[in-house]
Amino acid sequence: MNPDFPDGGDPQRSLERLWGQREPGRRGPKPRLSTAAVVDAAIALADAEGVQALSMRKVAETVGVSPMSLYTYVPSKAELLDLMFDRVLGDTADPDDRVIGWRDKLAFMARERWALSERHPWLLDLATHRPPLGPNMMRKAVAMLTTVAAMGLSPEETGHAVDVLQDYITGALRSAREAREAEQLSGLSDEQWFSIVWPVLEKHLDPQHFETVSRMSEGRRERSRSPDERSARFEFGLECVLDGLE
Amino acid sequence: MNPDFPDGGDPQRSLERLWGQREPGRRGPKPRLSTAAVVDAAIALADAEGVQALSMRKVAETVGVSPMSLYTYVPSKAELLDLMFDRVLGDTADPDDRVIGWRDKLAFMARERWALSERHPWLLDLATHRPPLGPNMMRKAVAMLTTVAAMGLSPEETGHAVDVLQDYITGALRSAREAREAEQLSGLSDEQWFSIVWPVLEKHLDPQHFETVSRMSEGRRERSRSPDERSARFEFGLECVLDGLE
DNA sequence: GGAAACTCCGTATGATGTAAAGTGTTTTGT
DNA sequence: ACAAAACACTTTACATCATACGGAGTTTCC
Repeated sequence: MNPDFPDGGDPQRSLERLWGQREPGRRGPKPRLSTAAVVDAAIALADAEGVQALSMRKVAETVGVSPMSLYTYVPSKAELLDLMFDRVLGDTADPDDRVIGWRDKLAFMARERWALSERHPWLLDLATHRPPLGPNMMRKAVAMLTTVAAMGLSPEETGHAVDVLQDYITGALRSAREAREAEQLSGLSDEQWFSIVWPVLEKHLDPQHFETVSRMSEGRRERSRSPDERSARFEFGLECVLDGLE
Repeated sequence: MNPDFPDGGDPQRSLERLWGQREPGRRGPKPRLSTAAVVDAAIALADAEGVQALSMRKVAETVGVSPMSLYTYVPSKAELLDLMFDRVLGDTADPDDRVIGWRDKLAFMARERWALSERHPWLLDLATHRPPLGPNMMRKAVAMLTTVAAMGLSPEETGHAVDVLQDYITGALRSAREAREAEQLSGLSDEQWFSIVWPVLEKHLDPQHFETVSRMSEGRRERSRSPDERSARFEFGLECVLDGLE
């Protein structure tokens, strides 16, 4: 699966699971675990190793049961991901009453989303076009929509505006994550990487573009030096998009 | 692998492979294939089934050799992806001389990127932070950079501007792809999906938000009805970001 | 006529999600 | 008190993945 699509059977049942509390189920042995415990363990694992390293076997091991036992708490991996998604969305704040004006509200939400992505980078790997409509997801969606609606645009424009903002945000989050991960996985800073790559590039490059490219590369190295730099970039882009909406 | 990181050994060798032509290698049996043939087959497969379904085994099968024989032409799957990447980037046009002004040029490049993504959706699954610096990639990067540089911003702002634009573009491309794929994989239009989901949602929703949500959902259904609608959305967002840059 | 360089392949390893079928435990209905 | 139903949990099994390793067959160079 690339981004993980739900495709896990009946959408109605999935929704019930997202909102509903487990009806007890009287007979049989007491469950050793709860769905929540499984979800929490899965979140911890995904935080640590990413969603591509998240396997049912590993989750099972950390909670101390056999792999197949998980399926008593969760019908499939896809639905487990849905539950993780909505669970984690609950960890973001909504703009409090001291934030007024659509612009500040949107900026607030965007920053919350940024922070969330630093805590749970794997969120970006989950599909959001038809998201799991759990309680937390709905709260966020409603908040965003009412804020943008207050800008006084036509219904069509309102929808577009939400999309632009969200598309920029996810794009920026993803590139920031990529930058972080490239450093961690390779053990090389961008500077080091470039100093390896440059001599080889030099040989093949149209001399006319030498200066442009070397300027570009310097800029890039400078920009991604620190996490603070990265979030400053995000702020710049955010203001830019908000300007555009205005 | 989530997005596929290169991590495939020596970055220098990889670069040589991207630029260099195969030095013939005199002895031994004539190769039955060429690297280009392998790359082309892989691209065709990725176009058809996505990058997550692209396996060395399948590539081998379509070109008619055993899986391990591929490693004669390509040192690893990661490097195969690099080659696919640069190959496919060559299929986009640069703005011709009739396009003048940074704004139109950037819009042109953005639209080319959009079209490219429709032909090869899997491009979005490849990491671009430290991209495979092949000839085509370099051409695109130089074009983008010189255009933005002509806007007369400070070096720092220039870099930021490139990033905002690119982050928006990738975000938008990705959400458009997700919308397309959700329809294809589920066999349900957004409208149908929503009509399944809504009754369940209704039960759990704070009545205060009923109207907001149903308005939102109508908007969303309307917007994603057709491919044309999707590209119109993209245009709107693009103009918006360009406005912001201005 | 070697020997070196090269292409190509069979096998093996340790992952993955989850279907199928079985074992044991608790509650319900009588 | 006791059988049956419902449930928790486990073992085994399957197909699929990238690629390490070692070998077999082929062509060219000295």
